[in-house]
Amino acid sequence: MPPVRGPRAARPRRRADEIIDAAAAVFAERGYHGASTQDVADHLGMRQASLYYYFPSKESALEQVCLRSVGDFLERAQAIANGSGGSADKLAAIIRSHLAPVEERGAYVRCFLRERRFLPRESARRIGRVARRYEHILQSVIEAGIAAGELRRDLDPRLATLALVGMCNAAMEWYGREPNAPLGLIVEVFTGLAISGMAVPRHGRPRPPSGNRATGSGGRAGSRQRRQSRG
Amino acid sequence: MPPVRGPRAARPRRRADEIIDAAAAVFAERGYHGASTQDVADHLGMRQASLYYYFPSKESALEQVCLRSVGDFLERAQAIANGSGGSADKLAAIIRSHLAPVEERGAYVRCFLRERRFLPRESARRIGRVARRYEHILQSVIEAGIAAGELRRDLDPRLATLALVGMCNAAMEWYGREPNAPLGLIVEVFTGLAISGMAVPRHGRPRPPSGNRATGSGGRAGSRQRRQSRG
DNA sequence: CGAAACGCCTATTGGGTGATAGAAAAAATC
DNA sequence: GATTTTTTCTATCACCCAATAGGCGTTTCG
Repeated sequence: MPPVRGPRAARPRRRADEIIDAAAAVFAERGYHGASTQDVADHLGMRQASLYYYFPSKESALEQVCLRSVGDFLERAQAIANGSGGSADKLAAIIRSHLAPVEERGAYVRCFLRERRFLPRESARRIGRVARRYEHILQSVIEAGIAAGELRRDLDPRLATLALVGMCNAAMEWYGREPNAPLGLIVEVFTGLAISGMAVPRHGRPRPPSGNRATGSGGRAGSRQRRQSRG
Repeated sequence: MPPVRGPRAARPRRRADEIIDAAAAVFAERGYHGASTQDVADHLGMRQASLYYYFPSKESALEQVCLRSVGDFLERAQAIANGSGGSADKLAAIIRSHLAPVEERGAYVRCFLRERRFLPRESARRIGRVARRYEHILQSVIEAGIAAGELRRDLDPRLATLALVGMCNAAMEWYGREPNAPLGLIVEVFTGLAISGMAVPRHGRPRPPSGNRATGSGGRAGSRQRRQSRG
């Protein structure tokens, strides 16, 4: 039994992270119930029983994965919501921020989306609260946009929020499998869809969100690009 | 080994359907790997081993569930695509048609969405082809709309398709858990979002799809309704 | 009636699974 | 270099699960 640690708790971070990374990867690929602790161990090149030095149960491993997957989603969304700018710009920034982790943290996010429901009651509720708070931030942005006259008055804020989140989360599933769909383009298309929809505007041209360089990750050389889908 | 059946193959349908219904319900609730054949048997009030009179393996049960879940998705979408009317109306009809099964066939659809990836290679590929054909129908409608000048020229048809499908599929997950979200309202909001987006149009007012009474299920008394979300 | 097929049962098995106990190796600390 | 702490190992267990074998009552139908 490890004795009390120093005040700042400089506990071993490195290896424990690798363990959880492996769990996230394996759970994301085979599903929580479809993956065995043996699979996780194989992925790390170690023995199955050794895993239990890092977590007390398979469930707690999933819990840690889900906890890390929410990461700084909330903070980033809140920062965007608090910032200045129009509703359209904020929505665009949130979409970009929402999709950003798909590259580096894809396994974590997929675990969160698909496996979180297998968590025990307690932690499921805790995780659920975070998710609901995130949705509420997004919903507030939409409601503010309606109040400011920038978004349609007949829009249902709650359902619009769920639609937007659902659209983005769906992208987490097919991102990587879908050819000719770099992250920047997805963000661009989703933003255009959420703001302007598919239809040709009645007058004038559809306005793109004015300034969109929040994360600055995507290339975005040209304003937009046409692609000739499958070869 | 049962000998050749009569010409019309009047094989026992009723009970076999109940078995697959139960499998769909249990798989949808606990996940394919999280559900045991014992769970399915319990749900039916019969013994675990008796299930194997109806299917040769758990996997094949999942396969049957997924096969039935695609149901007449394709046909209905194709009929809408072939029909006359503007792109907006077709998209609205497809959204309604896509969401329709969530009430009666919810378990099947959720199984298809979440568990299909656990199918063996062969059947996964077959199911995947159906899904891809469905998406292609939707994509064709969008492409035709662009060609006709009804949808934005800078729209990426493939990504728009995935976005729309993803948005609708996400609704399958939270439908029923979400209060104040009857199917009719969801369809209305999603349609408005897909066609016009969230933003206030620059001139004129956002046009709703002209004639929208395909299934006639939803109330839709007033043209639109404002709701004071949570009580 | 009597044979065949149907629908479900009991009993069982072989293998995989999460988890524990305790020793041994490896690293850190003094 | 000895002691302590960290990390991984071997060995094992109790349990659950998918699937098989074969029997028994019931229905179908010539």
